Amino acid sequence: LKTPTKQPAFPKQGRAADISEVAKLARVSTATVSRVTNGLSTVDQALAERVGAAIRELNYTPNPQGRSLRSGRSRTLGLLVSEITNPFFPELIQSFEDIASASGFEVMVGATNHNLKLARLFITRMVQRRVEGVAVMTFRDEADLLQELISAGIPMVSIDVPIPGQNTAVLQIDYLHGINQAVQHVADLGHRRIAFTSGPPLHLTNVMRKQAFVSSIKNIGLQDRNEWMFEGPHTLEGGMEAARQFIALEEAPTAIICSNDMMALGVLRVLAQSNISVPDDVSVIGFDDVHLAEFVTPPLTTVRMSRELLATHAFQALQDLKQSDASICPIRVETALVVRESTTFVASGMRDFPMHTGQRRA
Amino acid sequence: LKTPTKQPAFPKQGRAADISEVAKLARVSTATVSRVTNGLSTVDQALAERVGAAIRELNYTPNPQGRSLRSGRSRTLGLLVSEITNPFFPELIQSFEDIASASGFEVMVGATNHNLKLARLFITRMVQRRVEGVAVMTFRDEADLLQELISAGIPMVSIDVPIPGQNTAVLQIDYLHGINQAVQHVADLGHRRIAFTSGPPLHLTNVMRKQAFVSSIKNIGLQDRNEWMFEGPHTLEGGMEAARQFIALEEAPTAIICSNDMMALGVLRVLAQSNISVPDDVSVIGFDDVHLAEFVTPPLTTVRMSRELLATHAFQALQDLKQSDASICPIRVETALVVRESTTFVASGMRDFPMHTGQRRA
DNA sequence: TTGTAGGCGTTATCAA
DNA sequence: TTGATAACGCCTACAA
Repeated sequence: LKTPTKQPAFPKQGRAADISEVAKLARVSTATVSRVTNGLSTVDQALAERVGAAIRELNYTPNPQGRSLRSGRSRTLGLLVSEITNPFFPELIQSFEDIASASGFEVMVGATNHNLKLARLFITRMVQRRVEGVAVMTFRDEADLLQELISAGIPMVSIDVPIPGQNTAVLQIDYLHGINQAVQHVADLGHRRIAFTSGPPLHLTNVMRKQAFVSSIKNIGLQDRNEWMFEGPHTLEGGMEAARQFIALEEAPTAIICSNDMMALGVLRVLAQSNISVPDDVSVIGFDDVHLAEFVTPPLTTVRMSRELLATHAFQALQDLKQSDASICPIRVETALVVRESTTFVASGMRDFPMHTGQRRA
Repeated sequence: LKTPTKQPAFPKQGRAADISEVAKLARVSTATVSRVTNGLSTVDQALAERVGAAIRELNYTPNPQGRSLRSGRSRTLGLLVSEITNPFFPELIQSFEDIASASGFEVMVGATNHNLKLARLFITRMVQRRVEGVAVMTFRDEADLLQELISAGIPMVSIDVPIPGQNTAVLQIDYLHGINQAVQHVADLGHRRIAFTSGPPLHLTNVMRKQAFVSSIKNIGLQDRNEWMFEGPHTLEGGMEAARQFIALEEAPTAIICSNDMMALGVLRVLAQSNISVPDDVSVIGFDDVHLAEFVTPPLTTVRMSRELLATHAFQALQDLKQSDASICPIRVETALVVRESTTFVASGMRDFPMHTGQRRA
């Protein structure tokens, strides 16, 4: 049946079985094998079983390259994250993997490391791999880059910033709720000198977190003060820098709310090495609730932004987009305060006097 | 030239340019375009430039699926890790990515999560994707699973445990050196009651680390004591459990060496909440030196196992294996103590008396 | 319901 | 050195 091959290709040694070997063994056509592997119901029961047996015997799995090349469907989802060294993202990746895997999808992860070239590279790869959707979890505005995905007609979900286009959805995180809870919490504990550290304002998410803080502060009748606002990298180092600036102030804050947990850990570090007790002298609140937050000393009070929720919604949105071609409504994602041990009542006498050195209270 | 297609395939809308469009624009054959994209020198200078111009104009990048399908080379490397939520691995992944990327490779990461089914899934995917090598950084014995890779003739590097087969290399980590330094360090500080926490012995790496400890202890004339040896999960929780057991002892250890940093952080946590001061009452040492180790309180003295080194050697070994088909010599990877602030002199009077509660010393 | 055959995008062989 | 073309493994329109 087959015309003699022109070139022998690469040696058969150790290669996995292909569809035609399965077909031959099951005495059917390749088309029938394909129907079986794709779960099409239009195949006779008896034949299907013969094919199934052959598949098992040869330990056959369809080659995704061939499949994708021919069908245009890759059963792969793209996941773009900012970095992989901030524990928030591995936790998000793991959740997304779990969910996608359960539905038979492979996940292709790209960590942009805040590098546009890298982002472009990953996006190009995703388009080439014909991913069936991309979750853009970068908290960042790579609008122009995403154009490549848009024009390839690939569905996308993003965080905070809606992506213009037909096949897109956006997860809108309710920063205000969690941050407002955080501010209320320390206010209830008597704090009035409340500081906020945020990431670089070039990321919209950081602007939103900061705005949430400012409006929460106003909410309780306070004014945001410039010297109590810090902007810097969303890292341990950034948090350390913030804390150093704060404790050097004439009028130092008695509560510090950080826009992510890594910064909060940096703050804890500097306060500890400066002999300032948390929470007795200063209360500290983080944001994200990474797994680690519960295990530092003191266990960190923080605002939880659930990775599971994020991953679930992102995946679901991608599935929905595949059904209806139109864009779908923004999806709200709640945040909520988790109270642990890094916050307590403001130190007596701290309300009216500058704090220069921390003195321990029982 | 082209015969009319039978079926229209999927709509051209937004699809990336393919090789034939480039060929047409450059007025050459697809073969020539292919030669250019593959950097074959057997192409005329003038033609090559015309092709290059067309490539840029159409923003063409070869489709990896088609390429891989035809050539059997995927320009992809597999990276198998144990988990992604222990910060050690993201740091390793990032290093490997950087190195592989610089040489034009794509990296396919699989986190087995200590789950054989998952490991098998990732391995199958890697074989299907025709990865050109796999770095098995799981610290685990999945020997039987790897058979699939061996029989596919895919080069592999592993850690600690050599993989039988033709195309394999092994990175042998010198646990002894680092752990011996750690033991010496606390011994020099006067500690004699030295405990060790290790991961489950079902991973060979854990057995090796433990052996390194035992032999280091003997080295300074001490005996390992069962009650000062803990075995449990390599996690924060595992470390907490270890610390709880240790401090409940009649004769509690004055120094605790952990076989990874996460456990050490768990130990720090429990000691802190038990009001036992580190390092004044108990010295603690970790293993790995994750980035975070420097930023906890107190900054963790730990044994560094360099991710950069691991990644570099793993990648290099994979490249070497591609050249010479034979297996290559084991590659030694050094470990070394990094002294920070979680270790200090043994508390006076602690040498001979059981420690029940920690009392602070100035 | 099943089989035939063409083509997805690329590279390798062969002939020119 | 260049071009024509078969084939990688698979899916799918169409015919039977």
